[in-house]
Amino acid sequence: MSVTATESSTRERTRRAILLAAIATLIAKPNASLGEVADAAEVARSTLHRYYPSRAALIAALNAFVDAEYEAAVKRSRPDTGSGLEAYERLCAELLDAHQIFYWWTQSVHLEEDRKPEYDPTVQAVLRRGQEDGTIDRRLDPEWLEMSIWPSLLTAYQYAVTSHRSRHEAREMALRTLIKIAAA
Amino acid sequence: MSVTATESSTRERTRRAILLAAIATLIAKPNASLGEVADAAEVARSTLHRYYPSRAALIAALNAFVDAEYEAAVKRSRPDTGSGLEAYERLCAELLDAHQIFYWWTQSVHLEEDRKPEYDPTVQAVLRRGQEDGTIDRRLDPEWLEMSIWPSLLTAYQYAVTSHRSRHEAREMALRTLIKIAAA
DNA sequence: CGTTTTTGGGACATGAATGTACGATCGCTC
DNA sequence: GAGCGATCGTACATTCATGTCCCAAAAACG
Repeated sequence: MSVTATESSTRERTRRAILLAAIATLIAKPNASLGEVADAAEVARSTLHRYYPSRAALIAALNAFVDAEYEAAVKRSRPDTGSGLEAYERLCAELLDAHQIFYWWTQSVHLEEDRKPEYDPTVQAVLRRGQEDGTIDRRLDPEWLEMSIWPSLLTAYQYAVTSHRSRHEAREMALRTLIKIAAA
Repeated sequence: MSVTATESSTRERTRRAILLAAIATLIAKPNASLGEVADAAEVARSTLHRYYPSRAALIAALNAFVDAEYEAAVKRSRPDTGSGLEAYERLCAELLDAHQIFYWWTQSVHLEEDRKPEYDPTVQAVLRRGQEDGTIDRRLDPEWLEMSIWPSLLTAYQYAVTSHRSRHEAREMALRTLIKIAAA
C-alpha cells in the first residue's frame, strides 16, 4: 500500500476495516457500489472517501494488499525445499487457507482490461523443477499449471458456500484435485 | 428465449447478431454498457433496445441462449454411452468446443446474486455411474467434479488469449487436465 | 476535563448508463 | 418506383454511482 507517513493507530484500524470489508463485499458482488462497501465496513461513505479518495484508489489498495498476502503465502510455502511437487503442494495449501482473499484476484482480472495475468517466477521455478525431477507432469505447460491454481481456489470457495459440505471437506477436495492435476 | 410469434428472417438475423455480440462483449467486460454491446453488434443502441427493452431482458435472453447451447452439448456427448469416464470425457470435449459461450455462465454467476449454481442431473448421473464402474475417482464428490469443469474452461479460454500457444494446444491441455481430475 | 482527532451524515454537483420517443433514412419486395 | 419494414441517429428524462464540502457529534488522548 506504501502509506507515506505513519498513521495513528485509530486510522490504521479503520483503514484495515475498510479494506477487509471491501474484499468481502467486492468478492461477492464485483460491481457493488462504494456505499455498499461502506455499509459493510460500518463506516459512513464520506469516511471511506477520506481514506480512499476514489474507487480506483480503493481497488489499487486492494490489489496491493492481495499481492502482499500472496507473496507472503509463497514465502511461507518454502518454495525451494523438497521435490517440485512437494513445494507445489505446500503452496496450494497456503493459498487455500487464504482463498477468500485470492478469490478477489480471480475476479478483478475481468474488471480491469489492462490487467494481464503475470506468471510468478518463483512458482514457475517450482513447477519446472518438478518437471525435471519427475514429480510433475511434463506434458502440461508450467504456465498452464499456474493458471489452473486460481480457478480451483474459486471453486473451493463456491463449493463451500453452495454445498452442504464443511469448509474442511472443500479444502481437502481442492487440494487433492490440485495435486492430481500437477502430478506426473 | 421463447419468442412468442415467429419473426421475419431479417429480424431474426438481427436478433441473433445482437445476442452473439452481447456474449462476446460481456464475456470480455461484464460491466460493458449497452452502447458497447450495440457497437459490437454494429447496430444502433435504439435498435438494441427495440429487441431487448431492458438490460435485464438482454441478460435473460443470454442466459436462455447459453442454457440451450449447454443442453445441446450435453445431448451431443451421448451421456448414456460407455463408461462413466468416457461419457465425462466426451462431455468435456463438447463443452470445450463452445467454451467461449459457457464462459459467460461462469461470469454471470457473480453478477446476479440470486443465481445459484445448479447441478445437472444428467451430468451427476454420468459421474456417479463412473464412480460405480470404477473409472471415476470415488474420493471426489460428483458435485465437486461438476463444479470443477467450468473453471477449467475459463482457464483454457484465458490461456489461449494470454499465452502464445495455439487454441489447439490450450484445448488439449484443458482436456487432459479435466480427465486427470476425474479419473480414478 | 479540555483539546485534538476522527467520524457521521447530509447537501450538492457531475457524469455515465439506462430507457423512451420520434422523425429521417435505408433497403428490400412487389 | 412505390410501399413498407427495419434501422439510424438524435434528443430527452431519469436514475444511480461517484466525488466534494462542510459542520456537528463522537471518540481518543493528554
